[in-house]
Amino acid sequence: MASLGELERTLMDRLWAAAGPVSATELQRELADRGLALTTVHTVLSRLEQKGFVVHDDQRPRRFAPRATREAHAAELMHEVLGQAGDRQAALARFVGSVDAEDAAMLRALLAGGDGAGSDAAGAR
Amino acid sequence: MASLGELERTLMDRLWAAAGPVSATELQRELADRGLALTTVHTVLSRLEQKGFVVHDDQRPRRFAPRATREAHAAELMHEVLGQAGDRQAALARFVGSVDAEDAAMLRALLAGGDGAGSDAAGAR
DNA sequence: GAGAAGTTCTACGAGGCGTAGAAATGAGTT
DNA sequence: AACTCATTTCTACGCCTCGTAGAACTTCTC
Repeated sequence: MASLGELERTLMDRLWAAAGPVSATELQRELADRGLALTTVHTVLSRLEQKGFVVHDDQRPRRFAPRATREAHAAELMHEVLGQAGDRQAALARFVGSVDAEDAAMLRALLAGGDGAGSDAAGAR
Repeated sequence: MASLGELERTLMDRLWAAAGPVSATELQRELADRGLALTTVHTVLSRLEQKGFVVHDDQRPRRFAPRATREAHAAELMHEVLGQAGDRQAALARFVGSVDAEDAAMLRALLAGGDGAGSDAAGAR
């Protein structure tokens, strides 16, 4: 999966934090501390779009939004990493072995819940 | 965490697949299909070392080995990803929601096992 | 100590990313 | 329609990483 640069990551964070679609101008304003040119924001947004992380509507001041939620994205990455692990069981063991008590409890609850086999249960998007 | 390039990844795979420490020459031989110069292998190995993925002993034909097992590395990455997820619970839910039945069973078994809170239970390296 | 094997140093070209100016496009106003 | 201003797209440049490897230096082995 394509990885993100530092500014790209920052923009994604803003988009994820936003309640809804955001315009380039708004993003520029939010990142005022970095003093970025508006065109810079646009360039990065279009790169994020090429990479499939972002989509925009067709309104006039274009509004951008993340294609997946931050959590869905994280879960995807986790699966991707697990997929490269070779021995899945061993990898899961290491993973589970080093989560804190709270996370472990969450996992137990989530797994106790139901089927577990279903593809993508948790409120898609 | 520093990410890996394509050749770097390939070398790591070889090192992980190997039974023990491996010399640069052996690696070069294993990757004969790519027709790499020995110095190329050395360069990449030293970069991997700088990044903390590989260590070497002090014997004469230096022998290289991965610092962590492939599975430990995967688990580390999974934690790292989870850490950037914002809402851990939601991310874990998405993750668990999309694992197949087999993985789910493994997870249940692993979580049933014991404490879960302990730091790093699974046979540390 | 000479030659071979191994290791480190240095470098170059391609591509990604932060950065942004210039050019093109669209919308509202007169 | 012509003009102006905001928005969007195109193009570019410098830096850094990564694949690649030659050159130089260090160790062994005879």
